[in-house]
Amino acid sequence: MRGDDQQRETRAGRADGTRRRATIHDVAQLAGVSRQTVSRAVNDKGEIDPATKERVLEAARRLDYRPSRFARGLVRKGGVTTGLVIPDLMNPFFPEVAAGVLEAAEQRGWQVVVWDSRTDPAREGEALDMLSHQADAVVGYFKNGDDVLARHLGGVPLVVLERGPQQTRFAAVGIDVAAGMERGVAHLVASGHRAIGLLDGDAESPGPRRLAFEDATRRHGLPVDASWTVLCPEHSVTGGEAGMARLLAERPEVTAVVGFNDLIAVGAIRAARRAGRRVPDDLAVVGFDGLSLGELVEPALTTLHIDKRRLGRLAVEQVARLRSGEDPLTGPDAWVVPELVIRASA
Amino acid sequence: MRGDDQQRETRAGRADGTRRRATIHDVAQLAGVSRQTVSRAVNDKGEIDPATKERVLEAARRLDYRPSRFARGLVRKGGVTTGLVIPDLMNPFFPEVAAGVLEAAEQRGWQVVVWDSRTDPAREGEALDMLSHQADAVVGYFKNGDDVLARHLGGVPLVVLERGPQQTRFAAVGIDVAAGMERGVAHLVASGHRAIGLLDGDAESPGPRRLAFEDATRRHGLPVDASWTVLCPEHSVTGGEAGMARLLAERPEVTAVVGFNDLIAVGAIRAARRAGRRVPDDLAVVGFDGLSLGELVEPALTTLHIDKRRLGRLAVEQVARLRSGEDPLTGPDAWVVPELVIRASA
DNA sequence: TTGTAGGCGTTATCAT
DNA sequence: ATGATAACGCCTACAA
Repeated sequence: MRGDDQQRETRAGRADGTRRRATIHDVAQLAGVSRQTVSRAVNDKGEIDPATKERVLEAARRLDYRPSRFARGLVRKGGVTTGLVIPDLMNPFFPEVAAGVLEAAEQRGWQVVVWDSRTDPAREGEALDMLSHQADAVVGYFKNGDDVLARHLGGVPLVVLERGPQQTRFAAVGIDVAAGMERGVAHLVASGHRAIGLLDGDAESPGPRRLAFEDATRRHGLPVDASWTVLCPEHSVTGGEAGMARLLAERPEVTAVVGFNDLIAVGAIRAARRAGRRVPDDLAVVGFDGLSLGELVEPALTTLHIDKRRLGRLAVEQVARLRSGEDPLTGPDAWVVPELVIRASA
Repeated sequence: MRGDDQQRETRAGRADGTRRRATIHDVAQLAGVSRQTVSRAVNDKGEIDPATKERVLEAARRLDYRPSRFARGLVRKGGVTTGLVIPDLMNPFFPEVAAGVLEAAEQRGWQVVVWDSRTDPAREGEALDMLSHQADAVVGYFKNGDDVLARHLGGVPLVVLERGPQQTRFAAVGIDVAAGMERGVAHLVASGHRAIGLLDGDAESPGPRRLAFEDATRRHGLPVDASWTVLCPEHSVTGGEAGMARLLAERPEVTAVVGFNDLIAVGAIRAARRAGRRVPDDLAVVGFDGLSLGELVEPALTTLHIDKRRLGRLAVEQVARLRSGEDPLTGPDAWVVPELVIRASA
């Protein structure tokens, strides 16, 4: 034992019981070789005597040695990590987007660290504070405005999901809500409906769905009136039930509704039936998502199907462009267009 | 410009177009201060002239400087990262477990990097290869045996989900399948059923569900026979439909089934109805999961509800114990016991 | 208020 | 086959 080794903490532990993680130095010492030799053994490079290699590995095992990913990343230009911020893992929509992100990230050899913001602006900020330090880029859904996001981002590239390119200064991947809504409303109108309601979910006064809905209904010559829209703050089946009940109370003459998402639409079906209306005969319901859950309920849900995996993959592609200095995709290339899937509910 | 600076690559870029990321050194140079001063400005410590600070931050902005998480982690004993390996993000069971993991991890200030193995043993291996380098611990679902896992793990602590403590040498968080199955079978028997089938999902010959099922049926004096079990390799609604069809063909006298999970059980309901049987009158169906989806189908699914979030939280707790040198929880403390939730399907 | 020196744990390069 | 030395980018002392 040499002098400077006594100054080091001993591997055995320290006062508080937590023991320092073994370093390459400790292993080298125990095996009686240089750090370089340990490195060679651990990363099994050639140029090392099988005997010493075994001795080193044994020492490493005894000390439970694992290379520090930080030190390694420092010298070996570590891999890419991207952050993913999801508002609600319980809504089947988001796991599917996440699957797309994971898939695309994996193909590039990137890692993805996930945060669930639970649709809480404050938690969004915390997530970004964390991720801006640990990730090379972030993609996700956010309620906060651009300025707030930028503040928490500290320069880390961001790709926002589900916001029109006009509505943000960040790179974005969006849904063509207008096109989707038009398809949905057109289908209802073609089925003879003239009294169509919207179960919206956007808190900020007229959100994209609402605007698109009113455009579409106007275009089809229907009366446009705020009372045809009710807000469902909770984007869930329960939220949809509550919303539908309110709409039924305010606009008993309604014969069709489109939901902010499939969960809300399913809630609408349930509330309508509970109120004694048959679906689709007395009330037609159209969802907006294309969850596979929609095929399971009764009647099966007609919906504007969104390719959620593609959404996720596109987001990763945007990140890649950002990183390589290319311009991010914009316009139709960065949108996903909902497809009308007609089932029994409308 | 001094000599050794000319040797450095210039910040502007290099031959291949990719430009080197700016370091603290570059910023210091551009701002005409020492690296230490840059550090102070960036981490806004006090002890710095507001004017210089602004100058430094401006330089940092111009160079798009962001501190290297590796260098920083090296010196500041970086945060904990745990890996999470999920077999199938499309099965609503797993996002909920993931939510529990994320929740618990966040409370400890840990990050979670997620991999989707798609139930593919080969991909499991790749995920572990990656994670063993980048994560401080791993939790997840695995098909591979302990030995294979250990090989890919390189000493990184592992917590396996949904495996009995006896079946693995790793720390585990399990489901008390025996208790759950007993409750399910008891309920069916109490309802008068004597011809009960199992739609299993475990490929390895008699998996836990199967064993527990046969124990329970035997205990209740029913005939135990392999022909009452059919395998559903695909843990999905489709898989359940196929399995139920086969069981109906082989054992037409069946009056009740319990599914490997809720998705399979829902498939069973659909297949049974398609075959002209009423549920629950002609065929009672019990699921095993407690997905919220089960409340939405018709008839609503009776199921053995598992607290999935708790599963995830427990897994993180196990990781914490592993890291602190404590013994991991074992026995009932590391299990989640399914609760029978009776709805219309049985 | 600012700068200098040293070390964090690892790998690459060049000797030996 | 092995070892010495110098990075990697940042931060915490300590000195000026």
